[in-house]
Amino acid sequence: MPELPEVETVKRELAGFLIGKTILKAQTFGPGLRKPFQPELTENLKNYKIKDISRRGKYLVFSSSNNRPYLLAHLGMSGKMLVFDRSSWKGRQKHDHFIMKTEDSHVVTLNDPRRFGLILLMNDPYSYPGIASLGPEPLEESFTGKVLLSNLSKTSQPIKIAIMDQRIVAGIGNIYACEALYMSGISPEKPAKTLTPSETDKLATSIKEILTKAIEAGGSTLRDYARTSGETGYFQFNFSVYGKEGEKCPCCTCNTSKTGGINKIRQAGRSTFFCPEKQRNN
DNA sequence: CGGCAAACCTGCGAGC
DNA sequence: TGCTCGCAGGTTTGCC
Repeated sequence: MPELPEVETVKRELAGFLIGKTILKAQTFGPGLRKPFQPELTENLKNYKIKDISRRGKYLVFSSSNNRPYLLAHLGMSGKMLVFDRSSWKGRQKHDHFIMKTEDSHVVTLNDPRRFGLILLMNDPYSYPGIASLGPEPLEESFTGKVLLSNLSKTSQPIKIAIMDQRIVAGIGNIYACEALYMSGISPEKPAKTLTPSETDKLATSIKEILTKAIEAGGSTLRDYARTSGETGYFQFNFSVYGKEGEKCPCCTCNTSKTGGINKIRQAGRSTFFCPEKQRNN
């Protein structure tokens, strides 16, 4: 599920509830997520005072102001973090693997049916391999077409696969890779190292624009993703190509009868949606 | 090292 | 109605 815009949305909402607050109690249920829960996790979160919550790629990093380790979290494919008032909380639900209760009577739950998520205490979270190897943050000013061009020059993989590689640029998953390439008019199958400077300029701009607009819409909900209130995101209504196989290209000038409209292909085991007429610069 | 497939899990919708 | 199959926002591992 969650790509950068969804994780950013969750981060902002959690920050509003949790920064400056103390966790009174944390509990885990079951064996863990993609890694087993650490035996010391719940003990270390007792009276953990949250100083800040930041995001790097699709990871959330919680820091403490009372000398505790950092708490690293990832939502995997199906993870949700929900915040309840204690008075309206209905107790642990199916697939709630982790629950925290705060001094001001909020309950924070991590619900993740597929258990691809991650909760990990670390003294140095930025040494976690998945974070240490991350490429640039696409919404920072330093992320430019030039940087993207340089990072793409090393790989002969198709551009769609390359921009989903977290080492090349952080935070982009299947949805926003498809949408950014559509917006740029670049074929998903074009080898990454063959993009021209003007194409990487366009692609970097498209990535920034699509991610920014998705954050403004609270992210995209297909099935599992939710905001901390349980409300869905809304950006799925703005998709141009994702999940739209056979539909007309939204640019309105492409000849659907010639190309079949939006096509769906398989790349590295993932579905790619694109308009072969608009995105045909192979 | 690069590239690719499979594995990790559960749920859901499609098709029979 | 009920079964099987394929597929789903991600990351990691292991094999050529």
